[in-house]
Amino acid sequence: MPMEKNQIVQKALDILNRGGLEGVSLRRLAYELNIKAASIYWHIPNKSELLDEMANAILEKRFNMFDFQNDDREWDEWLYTLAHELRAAMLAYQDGARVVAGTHPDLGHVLLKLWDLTVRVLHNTGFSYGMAATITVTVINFTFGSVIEEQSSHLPMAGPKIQRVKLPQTLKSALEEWQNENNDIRFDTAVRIIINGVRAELNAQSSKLN
Amino acid sequence: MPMEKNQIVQKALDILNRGGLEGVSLRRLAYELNIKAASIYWHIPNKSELLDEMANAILEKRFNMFDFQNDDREWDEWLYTLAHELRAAMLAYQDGARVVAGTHPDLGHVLLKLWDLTVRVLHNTGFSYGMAATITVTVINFTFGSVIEEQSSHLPMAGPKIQRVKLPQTLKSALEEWQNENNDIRFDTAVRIIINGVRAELNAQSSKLN
DNA sequence: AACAGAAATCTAACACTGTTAGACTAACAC
DNA sequence: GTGTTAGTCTAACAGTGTTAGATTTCTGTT
Repeated sequence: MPMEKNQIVQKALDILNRGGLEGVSLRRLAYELNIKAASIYWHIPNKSELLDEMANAILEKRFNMFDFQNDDREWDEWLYTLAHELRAAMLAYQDGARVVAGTHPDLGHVLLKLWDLTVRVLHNTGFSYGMAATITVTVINFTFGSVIEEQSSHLPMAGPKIQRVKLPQTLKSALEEWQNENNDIRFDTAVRIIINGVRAELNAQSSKLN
Repeated sequence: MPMEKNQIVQKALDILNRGGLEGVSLRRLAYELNIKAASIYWHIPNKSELLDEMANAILEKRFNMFDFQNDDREWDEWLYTLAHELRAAMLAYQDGARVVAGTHPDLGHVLLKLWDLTVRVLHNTGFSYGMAATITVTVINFTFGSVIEEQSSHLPMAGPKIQRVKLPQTLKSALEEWQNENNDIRFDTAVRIIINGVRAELNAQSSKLN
């Protein structure tokens, strides 16, 4: 039974979840496939493309039920869904955000389909293509940044060791409240704020037309 | 004349700007300092801390004129300034965003001072500490994500090779408009949208009080 | 001036990494 | 059976961060 590219990618994702991005080396990947590292190069041109495939697989797992051609959500509902689903997809794997955010999307890549759908929805709402693209990237970039931080836990508020360190009073108070809310609520709040900003932009535009 | 930690960090930043993050290896750094790689470990415990120092230096270069204790800007003006200055600081170095975004901020780190000031300003405006922290991270994470993408240029809209590839019609139209505006304008637009979202949140809160 | 101790750098190695060239074997077509 | 292609192998290259331990250079004290 010859090796299939898909098996390699799946095993790589398996390792990713056990050892993080650092753990995904071609030698370890090959070892767990009962193969030597050089053999991987027959299936995949280089590690960068392996990571692209992994990123796509991570997204596909969450977005394969979406009908990108006929989604009939309102723009705000879709932006909300996009942000939350994107986050959920990346959270499903250790270092998932770093993998997805670092990808070079090509045609057929789920990230490009998400891009396309989002721009389409926003343009149908009344935004120019340029503004639609700007808003799309705003939401996606924010989501990338959030989940990368969430998963790497080197923010000042992450971890208990910060307790042992003297902090400015303001930060200390903020951290106390911060630590009471979980990441989901914080992310949700931030997404709603951004969507409200987009709504304000939409209102400003339509009032300009009248 | 013995080596000073500062010289090492400065030389590392120098290499960063010539060869990108990939170019900053301890052996190359040592070579350009007329030293052997192992000697660096006398001054700096490991590469991770070197990157932290680099991140701090990148921010300090831009933020050293700010008076973090007595900044009297309005909340919206400060958020606007924060986003733009943070972006400018990172853009000043090749891969600057990846360096700064990956940092583990400790006390004395400029990033922590920015965090502190921003939370303080927002709290004085009327937000709870928790909400102030959420908004702060929203703006900072968005800025990180934006500049990382801007500097790594592997977005679908970056580079001319995308022209040779068949794209969905919607994306194609968006890309044409997209490419006419430059990164500064797009970033500015996005920041304004986010700030408007925060303003809406502030209005919603104050109307709840009456 | 001589010596002790600390500060700074050295050599040499370890255990990794991605990647390539080229030999080898297994499977299939004619 | 022979030839071709698909798939895997060994062996090596050039690089990485990091450590142990020897060695040099500097500084302050007698």
